[in-house]
Amino acid sequence: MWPVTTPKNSGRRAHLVSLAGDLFAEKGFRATTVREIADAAGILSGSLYHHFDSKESIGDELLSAFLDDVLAGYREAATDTDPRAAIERIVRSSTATLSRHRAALTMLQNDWAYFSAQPRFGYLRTAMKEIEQTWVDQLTRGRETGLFRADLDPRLTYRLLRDILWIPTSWSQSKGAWTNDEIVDGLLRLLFDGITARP
Amino acid sequence: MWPVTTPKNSGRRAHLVSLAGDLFAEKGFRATTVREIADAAGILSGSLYHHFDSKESIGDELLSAFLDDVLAGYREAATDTDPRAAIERIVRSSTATLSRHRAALTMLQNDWAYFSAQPRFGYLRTAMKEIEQTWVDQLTRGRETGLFRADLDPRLTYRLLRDILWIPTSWSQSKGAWTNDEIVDGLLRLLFDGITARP
DNA sequence: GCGCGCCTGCCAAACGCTTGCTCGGGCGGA
DNA sequence: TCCGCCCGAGCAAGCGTTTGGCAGGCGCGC
Repeated sequence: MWPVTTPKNSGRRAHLVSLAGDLFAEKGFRATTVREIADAAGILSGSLYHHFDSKESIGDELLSAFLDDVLAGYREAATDTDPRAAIERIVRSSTATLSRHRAALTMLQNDWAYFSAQPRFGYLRTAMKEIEQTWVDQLTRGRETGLFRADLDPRLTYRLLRDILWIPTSWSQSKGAWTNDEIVDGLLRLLFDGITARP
Repeated sequence: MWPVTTPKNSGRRAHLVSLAGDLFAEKGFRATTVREIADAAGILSGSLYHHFDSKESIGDELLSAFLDDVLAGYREAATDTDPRAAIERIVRSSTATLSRHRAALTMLQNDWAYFSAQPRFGYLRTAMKEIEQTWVDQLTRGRETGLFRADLDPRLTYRLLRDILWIPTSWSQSKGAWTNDEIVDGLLRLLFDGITARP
């Protein structure tokens, strides 16, 4: 099937994907039109189809690159034998990865239903399952070794934490009020210790 | 100007708003078409304009009702003199309100940029400011009275917490794995104490 | 109690516009 | 001469919205 148009290793193509990603990150995938992407590149909308066979191909490229990156970080973090250290590595890895893939995150947040319903994007569900399993494993291990609270619900905690991690990326550049490090430190502190003062 | 079409106190109109809200909650505001709303009501798309002068009017009705509800809960919660109790009341009030207005939340999450850019929806920014102020006030009070950690950043913590609260509503009915009470209890526990076990 | 006007609720058929996408052709560098 | 890259023009489909009209019920004057 490939290359229908331009080979994937074209520099021009990668540049266009990057431009489209900026727009997707701001407005979401469906809300961004191919004409806007073309305008950003200084060409006409029809000319985009010399490089991609559809708008979804651009989204596919961004999403698959993102998930590959996320999973690589998770797999490495999961090698740590200490659950607390593993979770901290997962958090820091996630934050770093997300800041590199703001477009993909916005797409997943806004148009998850749209993508996950299509067979083409079936890898989204697969990847999500692995992400969940990684979290649940570490949380369960930490609970069983007495490191975490005994009444901790690993799956519920994962669901909360995963979505929490995705949040700061949305406002990472709107106001430069906090640096990435400040955010992740504040988050880790909240996660491990809560907001209550300890004597 | 009003009533251009049907009076606001019409029962039929309220029913249509409710139907549209269900669709908005699932697909977002912009992704839902007036034809889909009409189909759900068993009428033609044009007939909707006998009740509303635009699609945005339906959104307006849902959003303003939501924010009125949220602010009422926050104002009542803020009367508590104990910061920890006030925050717990804010959290519980938010959870209850959000479960009653899933459509509005989805609309704000997916199409915030779209709405907040329009003068018609200027009250969104106003309400958000009051919400932020309520959170920051309570967090600051708690920190100054030694109840919360001295190194707590009220604004950063607010930004995290506000978005965290909005999360569970998104998956409140996808899987009935947890009840609303379980979620809010888990959230409060996480918020106050973190995940670490205490001797 | 009957006709009349009015109101609510909806239909049928479009309108102007935007969407993602197609296709033949041209241009410049290798 | 080829090939990567783009133009110019346009298509079908879908979008929110408008318009004119019709059916039925309710109240009011006579």
